[in-house]
Amino acid sequence: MERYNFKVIEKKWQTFWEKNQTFKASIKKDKKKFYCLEMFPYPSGKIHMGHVRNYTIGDVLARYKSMQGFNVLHPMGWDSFGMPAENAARQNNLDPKTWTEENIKTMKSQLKQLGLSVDWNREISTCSEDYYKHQQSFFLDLLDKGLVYRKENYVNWDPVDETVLANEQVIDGKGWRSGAVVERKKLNQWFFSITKFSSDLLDSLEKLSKWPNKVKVMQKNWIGKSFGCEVNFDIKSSLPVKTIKCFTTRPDTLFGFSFLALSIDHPLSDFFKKDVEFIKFKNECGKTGTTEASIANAEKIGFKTNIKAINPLDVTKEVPVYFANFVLMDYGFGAVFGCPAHDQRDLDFALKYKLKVLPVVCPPNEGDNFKITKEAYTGPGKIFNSQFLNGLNCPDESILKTIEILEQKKIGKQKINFRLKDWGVSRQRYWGCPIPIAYNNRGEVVKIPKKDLPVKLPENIKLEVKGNPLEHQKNWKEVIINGEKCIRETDTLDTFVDSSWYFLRFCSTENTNVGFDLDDVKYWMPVDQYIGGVEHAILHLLYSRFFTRALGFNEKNFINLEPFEGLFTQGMVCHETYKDSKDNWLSPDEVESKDGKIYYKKNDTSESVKVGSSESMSKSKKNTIDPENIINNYGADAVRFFILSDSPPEKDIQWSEQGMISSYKFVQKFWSLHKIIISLELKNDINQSEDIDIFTNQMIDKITKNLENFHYNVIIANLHEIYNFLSKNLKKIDSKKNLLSNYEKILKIISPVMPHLTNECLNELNAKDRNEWPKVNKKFLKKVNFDVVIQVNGKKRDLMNFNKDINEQDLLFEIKNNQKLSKFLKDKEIKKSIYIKNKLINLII
RNA sequence: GCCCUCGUGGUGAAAUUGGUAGACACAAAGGACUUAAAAUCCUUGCCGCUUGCGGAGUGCCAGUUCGAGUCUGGCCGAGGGCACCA
Repeated sequence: MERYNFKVIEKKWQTFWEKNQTFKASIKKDKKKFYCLEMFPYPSGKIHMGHVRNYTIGDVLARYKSMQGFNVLHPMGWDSFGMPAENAARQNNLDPKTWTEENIKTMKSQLKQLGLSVDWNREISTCSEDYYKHQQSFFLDLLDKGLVYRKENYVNWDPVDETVLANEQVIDGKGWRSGAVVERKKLNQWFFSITKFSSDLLDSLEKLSKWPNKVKVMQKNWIGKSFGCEVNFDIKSSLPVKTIKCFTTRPDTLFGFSFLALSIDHPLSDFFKKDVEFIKFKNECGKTGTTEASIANAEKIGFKTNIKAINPLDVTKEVPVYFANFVLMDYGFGAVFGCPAHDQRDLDFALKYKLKVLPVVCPPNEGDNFKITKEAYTGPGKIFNSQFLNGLNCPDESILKTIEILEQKKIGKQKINFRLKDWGVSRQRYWGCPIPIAYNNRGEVVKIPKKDLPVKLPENIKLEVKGNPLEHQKNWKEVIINGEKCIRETDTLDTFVDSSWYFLRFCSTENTNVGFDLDDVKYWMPVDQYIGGVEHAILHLLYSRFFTRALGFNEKNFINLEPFEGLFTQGMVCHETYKDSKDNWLSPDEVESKDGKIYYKKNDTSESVKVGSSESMSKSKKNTIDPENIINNYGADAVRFFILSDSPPEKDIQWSEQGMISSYKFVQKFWSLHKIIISLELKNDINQSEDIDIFTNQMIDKITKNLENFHYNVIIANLHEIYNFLSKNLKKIDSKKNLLSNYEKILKIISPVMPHLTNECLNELNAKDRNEWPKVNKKFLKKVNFDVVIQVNGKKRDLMNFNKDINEQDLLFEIKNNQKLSKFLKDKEIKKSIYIKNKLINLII
């Protein structure tokens, strides 16, 4: 039997698709569009299994939708700005552009080997001028709309490398490369006003019915809406300041007020700039690590001032004002009123500094002598110890009532606060989109005129300088705008900006004049199905949602502001981890399995290997499998088949060599079966049995439903069932004509998963309309006979086959004659029977 | 600490609105073919008597129901997100 030569056949079809421009997308107004998008890759060098999984899932969907008659847009591009290029270039002494372009070349050819139905005419790369010139133009538009501004903000500063570090580059408070203790430094930076859209970004989540709930919850928490009020506290001090403003969600606990705490960056701190003790305290605060754990476990410390704050609801009461390390400047007003009895954090602080703890909410089962010791009470109850607030139900009634009183007295105002902060987009890096701004000698911001865009990144730069390489480009920095000498902004844009609108660019790649054409975008947008990793659940997706809103802000004629109609987040690809006796990681290539044990291959077999848990593939743990090797050994169809099998696409999948081999065998088995089917000689041309029609139509029905619901692992099981059915029942089939017409439909429903194999088979069948999804013939879904489950007292006792319209009386008659059931029913009266038509009957005795 | 999700064989997992639990595969054991191996095919899968049949069984404990993997309440365990957010 001829073996299936995937190398030849896969290449053949990939060439065919390319020549025929099979996947080229263009606007067809009479057809329903379907925009299928997977998150575009960062060109890091080679594709990894995560890419294979992501793009296979998307490709199956794109091919299926196309067969269903949708006009499909399925593009691909490169998220090609970013730090890894700068680091790699520095290491290998070449420039980021060359490094990036080489990687793109490699990865593109690898992706093509997977047989993706991508329209490569629309390929984009965010590091190309053709792309980022539009981004610079958008930046200026947003600046004109008042959605971009500049302010001072803290950054992680590495004093040795003289560079700004991203949070993930700070490890235990030290720079990842230099090991120097990271400092907080204030820099002027550009910000996008994402908080202007806080409410809308939050409320619109409800409309995203095709998004995973998990992602919506994460975004909701990230935006972090809280309802409360702002309160003005009068203060007594020698300073020229009369009041301090606080935000609180619990104004009803104001009578438990025992201190007021300020952030060390609060404007009032200016008056303490020369206070030695305060400087000491501030340094102490700076020492707290930046890791999440260290922040959470950090001790609460304060610096007591001689300022007193007056309780606005009882002006006879004064409390001390502190600076405290746990108060954040960028939330609320950088000042909190402390009520230790009903807030754990405030209680910790109060206990340390021996401040008064007065409970004002009495829990349901407690009396007036209720006391707080070590745990704050945050539950419901009745207000007490609070003069005119006493007796109010907490929290519903008491909070609203207190806000009302504060508003009447003009000392407070209802307020909704968001946790979301404005998006800082300045990066002190070379390999990013230049910000189209310069500064004149008066320090004023000057916009680069649009006609002068793009502001190109200078080439042939020296990377091995300290700090941002652009700072050292004298020729590039100096620019004359409107006859005035200016210095360019040397910061570049966060790469999340690049990915916040690339889905719009894909709609109009042929138009070089504008970032996107409104007509194109109106046809293709929104993305019907977006597919990618859950690690982008918050930032990338939120920024993209913001960016479409920002672009549409104050525009009369724009698209729907939600860019992604449907979202699917796929799981990771995992593999077992291995270590040798010295705890060095070993790659799967370096080990082999013998008699159920795993050994280090290169050594004699006496050295066994420590097998660790299965974890997401990563270079650091060496548990990666190179997709290119796998494609070369088994072919793209087998890889696609395997990566979809076993686990549902939203869950993590275990890579298994065994599973991969079995997928490869499936391709081979199927090819052999195909050869048998097409060479089968059947005399009858009249159909005797409808078994194959019934089976085929059931499968079309099942696979269609499974495709619609992303149950791709079940589809693989369905494909196994198809093979099993055909190979077992071939002998029983009498009509070749009928066999082939069913077989053709079967090949079509397999084709999204294994496009090369099925196209070759369909070709040998001379099938017409290869790109048409078969319709279910409902006639064959209607069963005439049913297996009815016979239960006695809810327990299954037998299966009996009946005609579909049998009535309950006849059914009971048959049951009584059933020998097998007689032992359960003998001498017993059937008190009741529940009959679910064509399914089940439950007899109660 | 708060929020979310999930617990089904040795493993990955299936299972319309509550209606045959374990589809489909991986691994294992036994068998067939073979001089042998590989490949292929078949059988088995928890407990009891052992053709067959009966019992238990979807993390644990209750509840609703003729009937619960599925619904409700409580508990235990795992994973993920946020993290001094006032």
